[in-house]
Amino acid sequence: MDKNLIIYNSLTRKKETFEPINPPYVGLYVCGPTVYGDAHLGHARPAITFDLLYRYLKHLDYKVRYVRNITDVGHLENDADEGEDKIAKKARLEQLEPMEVVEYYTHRYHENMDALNVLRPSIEPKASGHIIEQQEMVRNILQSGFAYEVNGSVYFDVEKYNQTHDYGKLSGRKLEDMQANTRQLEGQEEKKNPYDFALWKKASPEHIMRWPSTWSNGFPGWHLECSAMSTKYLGEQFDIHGGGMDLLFPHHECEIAQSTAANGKESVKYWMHNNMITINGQKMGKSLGNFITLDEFFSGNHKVLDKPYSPMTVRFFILQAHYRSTVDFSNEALQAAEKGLERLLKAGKVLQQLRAGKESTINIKPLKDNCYQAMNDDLNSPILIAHLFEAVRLIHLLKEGKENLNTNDLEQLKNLYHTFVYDILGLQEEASDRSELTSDLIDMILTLRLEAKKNKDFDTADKIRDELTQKGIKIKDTKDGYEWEV
RNA sequence: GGUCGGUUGGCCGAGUGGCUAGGCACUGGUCUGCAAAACCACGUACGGCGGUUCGAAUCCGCCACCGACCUCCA
Repeated sequence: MDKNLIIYNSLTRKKETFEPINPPYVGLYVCGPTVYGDAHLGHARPAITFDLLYRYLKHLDYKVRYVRNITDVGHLENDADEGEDKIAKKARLEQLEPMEVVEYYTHRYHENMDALNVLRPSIEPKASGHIIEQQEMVRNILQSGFAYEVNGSVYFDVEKYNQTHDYGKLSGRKLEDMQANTRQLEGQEEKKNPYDFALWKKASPEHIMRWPSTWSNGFPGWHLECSAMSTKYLGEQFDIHGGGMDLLFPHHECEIAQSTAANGKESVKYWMHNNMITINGQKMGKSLGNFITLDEFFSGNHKVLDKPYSPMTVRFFILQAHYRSTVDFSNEALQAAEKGLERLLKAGKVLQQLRAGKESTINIKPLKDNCYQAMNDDLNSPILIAHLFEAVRLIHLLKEGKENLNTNDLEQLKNLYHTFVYDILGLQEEASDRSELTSDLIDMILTLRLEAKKNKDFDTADKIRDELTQKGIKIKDTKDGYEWEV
């Protein structure tokens, strides 16, 4: 096993050798969803990207604590005084309790992620369950002098922080530029500067989600939850923080500032950001309204979808692009992924049935090295997949007896294939929904058809085939039998 | 406007200063009662214009176009 993992660090904008702060332990924090709507294709990207990372780190024998939060409070609509929590707003519209909305969409999110074979994180903390910790952090930042209180709200003093630290180091921004470019929004009179951000916000009378504090009845600012929860579960310094590129500024920039201000040191060693999924060249996003939910993909129930796409197809589609590239959705691309995936999984089945020969005519080692090399190079899943397709070609040659492997090498190939396809890429066969009785009946019918064929009664044979095909059952004639699938 | 990134063959999508990823589609072939499926074979593409170099799609400059972030966002 080649453990020389290199990852691209957004903070330094370079590929760096991954060295955990405290090996063999690895702390991984990823920004999870805000649960006020169904997950769409865009949400699958970070989930799958960091699932790949999580799986690979575990494969490399690291002891990983993976924390992915659920944001259920604190997203101000527009940072204005009247700013209303997104969760609360949705709740009002549907006449539900805020926590009811949270629970509902959290469950739906879990169902989608399970379908995509995304492993559950070690800890999945909710912001609403960590108000105390967030208040503690606000207190720490106030104490260190990098925040100020106005009318029951507490804001982070960006200018003061920037005098001794570098606000903008992650996003590559300079404070002077931001001064000129920050949008003028309403209700910002309280802040010293427009780019200051809320740590604690006093709740307006109609605001439902609120908690008592020394400053006011209110709620924490959005950026605070990740800082507070990552510190609580991974410590003041931890290894990897991930999330979507769109969170880089301001969210992650603010996290750095908060953690540094509160703890006096940099919290994150490696920042990793996945790129966006686009549709017609544009980012698929909640606010643009051009998103397709995962359920819609799975059911095919959306006007731009030609057909349903299975969770594994979606997963494979995402893995076929490198996580730092944008990936453009299209029916054509999805269908190409669907077929490619099918070939990969079928070859896996063929591999299980291969028998070893006396001597190996091919060397497995380069293939193995290539697979590790691809993953070690900043999780290059598309390259890994390319190598796995080389393995597919090999498997077919072995099946046809054009090449041979001895017992040991064949075992190695099986292990390799299983490890990378199923364990690391997290691909799996789709569950079939047919009952045993149905299977038996189809087998019976096809046995009759086989007899008809033997008697050269092709009319009957074709009739059976046509009718079964109409029912969605694919029949493949083999040398002296048949195969079928729904 | 500021900051950052992208432009690769019919589609998707890697990558690198010289050794033409990969998938899908197309086409041809093998197999088959026929068909389907499988399998095999198959394309020298890198936005435009200059420059550096023995050699650039890969480095540099300019231009064009597209996008992300700057406001909630995965």
